[in-house]
Amino acid sequence: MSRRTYHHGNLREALINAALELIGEKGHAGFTFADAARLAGVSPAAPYRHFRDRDALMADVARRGFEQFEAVLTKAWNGGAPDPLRALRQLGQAYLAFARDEPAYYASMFEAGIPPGTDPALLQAGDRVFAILRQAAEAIATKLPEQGRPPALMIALHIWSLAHGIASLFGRGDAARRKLPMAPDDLLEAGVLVYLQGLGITRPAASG
Amino acid sequence: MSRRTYHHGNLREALINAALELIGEKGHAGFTFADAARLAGVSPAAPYRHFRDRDALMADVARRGFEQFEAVLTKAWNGGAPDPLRALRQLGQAYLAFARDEPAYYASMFEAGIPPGTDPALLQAGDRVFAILRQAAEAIATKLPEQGRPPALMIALHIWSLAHGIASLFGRGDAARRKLPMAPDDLLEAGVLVYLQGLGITRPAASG
DNA sequence: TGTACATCAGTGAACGCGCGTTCACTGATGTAC
DNA sequence: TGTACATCAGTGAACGCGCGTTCACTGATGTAC
Repeated sequence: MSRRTYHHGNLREALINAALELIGEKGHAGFTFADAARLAGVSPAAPYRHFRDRDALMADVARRGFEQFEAVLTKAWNGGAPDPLRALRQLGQAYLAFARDEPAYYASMFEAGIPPGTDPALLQAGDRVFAILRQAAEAIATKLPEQGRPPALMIALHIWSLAHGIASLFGRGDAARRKLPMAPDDLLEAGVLVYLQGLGITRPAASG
Repeated sequence: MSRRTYHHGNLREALINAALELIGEKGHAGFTFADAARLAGVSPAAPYRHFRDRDALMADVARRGFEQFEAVLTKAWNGGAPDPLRALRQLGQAYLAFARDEPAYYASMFEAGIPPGTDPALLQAGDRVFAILRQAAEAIATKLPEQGRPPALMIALHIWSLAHGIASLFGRGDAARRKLPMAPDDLLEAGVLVYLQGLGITRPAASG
């Protein structure tokens, strides 16, 4: 990270990347504003031009995490193609892949203790992620007999909770991961299949 | 917390309580060794008689958390009485109640980023908690037709993940809780019922 | 029951360190004419 | 195309603060005889 010009060019980005790297190394508690400045190759006063304080930087990291998560999940869901069940499976895999590959983002989004209501933009970014899960649940719900069908919202919450539980207990890419005698993907997929069967959706023929 | 004697009497306990109080207030990142000493009414050097450093104190808090969690869950499961399904429901409620009422413990156990392998006693305490869930899953599994029955271990992991997901997203007793249009208890119970139905266990008559 | 002594669990002063934050400043960039 | 000027995004020195940690110490407790 060498610098030729007096002006950094894109310090805001660089600080966010520095934060991610430090969070990845030492956990979300283990990075300081000064650390981030140092890693970005800049004086300790410089970050104040871009963020009010450390918390503001953290909130921005979390916001970006949600945005990237949204992009990844949207792509995986793929508008429900080729069919909702396959798309849901893709969605689940993408969820866990993100938690595994981006533990710094995932931790900042869900474990840094940032009250979601702090920043409207943060709240909105989080809501957009949930909207994808909700959309998937809607698509699944329409396949159920109308009477006795649980609300799609609840289905979405169940699936999210299961995925998040698995990700945060067993699927993280950092040191706090718990050992598991199977792949997190398989655990999630099996759980969702049982759950869907409970809703009355018959298991599709195994494939790919 | 006034003190009459020169010797504190039970500083170890007092430090753990202080840590819990501080974690509850400011999150698991927001307490220091010195803070804990101050709150316990003792000089900053005193804690060193009882804990190697801050991390050792944190690990001990987490260990105690697991122990208390174990006690609470054991009582709720009640040996599977009066029947496994009702006992499981009690277990789920106790799980969420603990996360809600003891957010400081819960956070130290699952979100403080303490690698579970650090301390053998910590690992063991965590394993004992899981053993209860596993035992419950065994009891449920025996009610299933033998062929095609998924391993009890997997059932236990599904239920744990769902409960943990709900607890950590919606059920915590601190500021990072997300809003939910229903009670976390109800969300968990509904999810478990659908899941059990997917396993082939028919919904018991509503009661209590 | 009393005394001497060892051990234990605390004190309080001291230290080095790095963090957060501020300030007047300055080099670089953009723009008006 | 060149010049003057405003604005922006950084510097670097300085500060107060509280943390972690150490040290020789001391008051309290337990025990041997």
